Amino acid sequence: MQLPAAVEALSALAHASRLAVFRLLVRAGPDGMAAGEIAREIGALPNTLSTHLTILGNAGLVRSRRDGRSVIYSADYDGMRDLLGFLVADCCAGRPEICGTLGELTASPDCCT
Amino acid sequence: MQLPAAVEALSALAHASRLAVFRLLVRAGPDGMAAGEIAREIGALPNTLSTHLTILGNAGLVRSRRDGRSVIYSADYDGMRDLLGFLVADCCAGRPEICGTLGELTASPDCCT
DNA sequence: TCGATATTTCTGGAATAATCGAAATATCGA
DNA sequence: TCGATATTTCGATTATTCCAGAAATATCGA
Repeated sequence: MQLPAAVEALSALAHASRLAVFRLLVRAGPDGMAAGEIAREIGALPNTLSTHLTILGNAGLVRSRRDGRSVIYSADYDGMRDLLGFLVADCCAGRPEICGTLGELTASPDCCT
Repeated sequence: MQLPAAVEALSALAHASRLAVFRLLVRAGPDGMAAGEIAREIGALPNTLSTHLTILGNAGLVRSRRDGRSVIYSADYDGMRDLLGFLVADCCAGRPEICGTLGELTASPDCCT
């Protein structure tokens, strides 16, 4: 991931509604949720939410697929990994000992091991 | 970390110059760099950069200390860990098996282990 | 104290982003 | 095909962010 792409992804997440949507989709898992369902859950108008979802999609953080009349959105775990990897790799580059505490981030025994 | 604080941190990083500054400081390590040195490295005017540094500081991503005429800025590793932790914890909540690939993020043998 | 260096604060205008109503598109079931 | 449901696109207004010049503040050395 390059800096401009990282800025785009961070910009996409730097908004209360969009971050809430992203977290919701991350929790929803690969099955995802319909756009309307997300709108209801978040409390946003469908057209506004559609804009947000497009932004998240362009940033590579969510994917979409059509299912009948609905469009199902789901978190893009690869995109998320790229973004976090960019930040963490940056952190540890050259001197792993500096960011020791960051190691505990995902090294917790019940998550991502 | 709560959602508003996460949005503030993500907003702070969602800017090409600020993200570049943050990466620079992360690489610089705990010793940090003087504001003027950062400005030169990034290619920004001192006053503009000062604004950026204030934004990063308010977001909890950098710290500052005065050293004579200079102000030394350094990355706030705790703040960074909080932000990444918020995102990763969110990712893995409840179903660790979903984000398996994210585990490789910081589990690489030469970093943060 | 005075001048030089380093950084910050203040200000205003320009660029960008957010939001909503209305209209358009896509799909389904009858 | 037609009406209903689901979502997106368009257009315009409002709000926010970005940036640089000018001035203010802080520190040091002479």
